Amino acid sequence: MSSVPLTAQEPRACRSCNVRYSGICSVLDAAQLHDLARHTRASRHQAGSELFGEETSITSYANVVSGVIKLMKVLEDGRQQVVGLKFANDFIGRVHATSNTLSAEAASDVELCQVPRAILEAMLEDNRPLEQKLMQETLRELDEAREWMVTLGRKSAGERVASFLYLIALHVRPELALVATEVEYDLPLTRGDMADFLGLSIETVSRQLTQLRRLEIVVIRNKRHVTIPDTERLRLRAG
Amino acid sequence: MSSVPLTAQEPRACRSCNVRYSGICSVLDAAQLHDLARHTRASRHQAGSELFGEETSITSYANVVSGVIKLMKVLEDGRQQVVGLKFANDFIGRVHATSNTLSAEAASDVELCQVPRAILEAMLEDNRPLEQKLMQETLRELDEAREWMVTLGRKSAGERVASFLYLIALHVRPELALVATEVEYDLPLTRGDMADFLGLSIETVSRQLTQLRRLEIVVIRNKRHVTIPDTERLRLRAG
DNA sequence: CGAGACATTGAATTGCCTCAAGATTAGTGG
DNA sequence: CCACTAATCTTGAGGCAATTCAATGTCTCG
Repeated sequence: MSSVPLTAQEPRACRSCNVRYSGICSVLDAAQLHDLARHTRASRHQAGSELFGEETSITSYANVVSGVIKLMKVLEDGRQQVVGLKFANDFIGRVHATSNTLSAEAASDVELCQVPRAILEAMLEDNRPLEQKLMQETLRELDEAREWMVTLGRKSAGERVASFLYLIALHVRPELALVATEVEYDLPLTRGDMADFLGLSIETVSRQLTQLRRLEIVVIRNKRHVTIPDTERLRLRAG
Repeated sequence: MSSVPLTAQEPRACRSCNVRYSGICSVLDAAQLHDLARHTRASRHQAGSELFGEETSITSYANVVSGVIKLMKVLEDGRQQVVGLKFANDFIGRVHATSNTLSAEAASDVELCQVPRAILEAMLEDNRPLEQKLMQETLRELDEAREWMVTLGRKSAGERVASFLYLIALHVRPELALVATEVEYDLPLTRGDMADFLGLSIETVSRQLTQLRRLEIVVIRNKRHVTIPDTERLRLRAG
């Protein structure tokens, strides 16, 4: 088993999922990947299905191969808040935790690459780079959560919707943070999900979208397809 | 240098800070603590002073010895949001990050136990328990952040203020999560800071506090001193 | 083509904010 | 020790943004 030269930047093929990505597996060498692939399992979930519930025990970790996952918290009276979104290549799971503190639901059709809990934790034992990679990912999640706290606590409805559109645009074109361009994508969330993420009502989300359309900051076709002619204008709108 | 028997639960004395605590140092043995103590430095900061700014470089990590620290994010137009609070024994800093993504400000007078960046990172290299402890702490922070996202996104002003009072009560009496009792403490934040944490205006915070007082869920003396006769009633009010 | 889910729009209401005025507290110097 | 000041907090009145309730419109899939 010869190991290949490794740079964290370069996406690599995960044998078990048959996709190239730059997630957790980017810190594994060929031998480790091969080893891991013997235990991974691909799974598919259709939009709306629950992946795991709040307070349930954790049986496996997963990498998102495709699709978008909502991490949600629900209050007793039914009010709910999306506290995070997981996209392709994102890692799902809480290392060394025994139970979940939130639920996960497929926002779109989703493909996962699942690893049994014990396997990944065993790998972590003698793999510092992997452990550090997970730490970095966790810190990034923390950053995102705090960034979103500002949005929820201090931004107006219009700014929140613009922030969301910009967030998705950044995922479609990461280099956007540096250069403003035109971006085009399909919204991964329904109006209802957007509302739960933004802390707004469905109606307010809808109204703010039409407002952004009137200002020609976005063009929306078929409810879902979005074109942003000038991402810089959108960013300014996001507060 | 003989090492002492170690349990993670038992608080231990940190030589450099002269306090007993259960933070990061709880995973270090006597020899390691002694070694660390040669590099730590106690520092004091008065209420309102900035500990570090957004986008500044990180030169040292710290443990909070006493007092409360606000982690803040500020928008260009001046709106600000407190995205986290740090209490005694909490760890401050982003391991392996080069710059801060938020600013930290002393909410009350604060004592820190500071460790130079390089020292802690060197310790991490050959100390798995310490690294894992930091991972756990980070996951706890993430949980707290997400919990607060629900508060910011979905709770009413009254519920938010109640949530805050309950949060502080839990810090004063951690066992409260299990048994409801009477709790009494001094608010660590001004009305303005509370407003920034809760995503409300100062006036709304004030009004909601008087509302809670009218309902006899809290008794407030001298603006700052709070007594909660029945924490269970408060918890229900928090949504 | 029709049914059901999803989305938009309008009208009325409510909750929080803003602006403005007092009240309380803490700190200062006579 | 007390008056005086500045800072912090409380309270009220009015306005506005977002919600709720209700109806209509649009897309998707059998």
